[in-house]
Amino acid sequence: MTKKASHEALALIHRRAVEIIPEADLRHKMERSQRTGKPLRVKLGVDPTAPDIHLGISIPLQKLRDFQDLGHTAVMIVGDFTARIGDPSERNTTRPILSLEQIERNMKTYREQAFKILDPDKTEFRYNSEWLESMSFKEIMELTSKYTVARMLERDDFSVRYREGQSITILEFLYPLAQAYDSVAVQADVELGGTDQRFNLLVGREIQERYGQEPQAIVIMPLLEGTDGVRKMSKSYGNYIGITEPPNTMYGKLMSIPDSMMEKFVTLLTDVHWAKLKKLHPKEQKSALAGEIVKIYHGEEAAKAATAEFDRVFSQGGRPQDVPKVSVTRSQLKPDGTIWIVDLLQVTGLLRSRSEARRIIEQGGVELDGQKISSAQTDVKIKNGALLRVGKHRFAEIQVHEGA
RNA sequence: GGAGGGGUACCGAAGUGGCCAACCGGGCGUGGCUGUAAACCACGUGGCUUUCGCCUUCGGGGGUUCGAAUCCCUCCCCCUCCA
Repeated sequence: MTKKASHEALALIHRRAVEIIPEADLRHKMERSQRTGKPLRVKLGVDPTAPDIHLGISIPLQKLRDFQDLGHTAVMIVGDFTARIGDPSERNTTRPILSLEQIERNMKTYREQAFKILDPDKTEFRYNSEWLESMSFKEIMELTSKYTVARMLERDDFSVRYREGQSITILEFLYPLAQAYDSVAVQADVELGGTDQRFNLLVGREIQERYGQEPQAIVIMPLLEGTDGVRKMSKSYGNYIGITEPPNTMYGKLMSIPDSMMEKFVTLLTDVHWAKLKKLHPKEQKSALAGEIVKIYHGEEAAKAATAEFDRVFSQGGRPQDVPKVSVTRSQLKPDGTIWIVDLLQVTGLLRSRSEARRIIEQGGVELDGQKISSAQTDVKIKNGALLRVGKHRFAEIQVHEGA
């Protein structure tokens, strides 16, 4: 590779990265790989509890893809061993401890989704139980001897909790060490992670050195907030946009992000230049973003369709195209062909309880064929194909079936 | 081993014998305004009941009482300090 080419390669890695630690190490590794033809092993940890890949996770995955495009190997570390122990950091979360079967199932989905971004031929999936499970206590003690309490307490959340007299278990100290040991086990050259992983990634470097390996370089990627614009995107917060969600859903969710998040979404998730979009009306900016992202995951056609659908349904109050169908059997109707609206919302499964149905009706949130239902004491006449709407987003088409 | 502090609805957090289905804040939902943005306003946020009203809820179980989230017993769990 020429000097210019290697400079470009480095620039590609730099793109969207928050920080590279240390820059010189990465450059050196990349140059050497180029000379020797030996690909770098680029590690990324995977949480096997969350099988759905969302736009937040797509950012480091995309970075892995950059590495792959330069000829390197992505090494995905599935934390199956740690997942079967539980999460120490968030003590309020009673995260279920996963069984092997569940992990396997999750990972199957995960792989399928990940390969929408990654190149399967340059991707290794490794389970950390492979090396952690069989460690003897002796080996664990050796590992723990390679890091000090003082260094551990440098981690921000540890230092805060320590200072405030809150408890920190020894187990929690073991987690960064286990993760670091993963780097040793797979001989990582580079590790990727979000800004919240900074400390753990650094421990990896140090532990590798203690085991006589060349320390990994670290590429830190930004964390993306969810549709609420406040908390980081995560399935458990319900603020995520999954990369395999249907185009219309994806588009709709993107349209509802706060304006203040626009620049971040555009620059982190698309190749569109923010400077160009910036001049447009905020609504136009957002639909450009939404269209662009749908295009990435579902293609041009789907993006156009989603845009048209959105405008038709929400800007012009039209009827959506693909409405889930719910069925009502003739026997659930009264002899005169009507049904109590509260019952209807129940049998169609649109609302969980009758109390909730009553509430939302009283609040004016229910429409049948464009007619607002104003009272919970209403019987409605149903015709086949009638459109039931709850709130702004929930639609269902009613199909009347004969039958007992 | 000893001392003390806690466990309340999705989260945080009041309540310490009746006025508590439980203050307040956040989140979420519905409506309004809009660009399905933000901000703001209103209402709602256990279940059943087609208006009355009824039933279950305050870590688990038992008890005292006309009546308990609130008092007593017991069990479980969490946290802090001393050793």
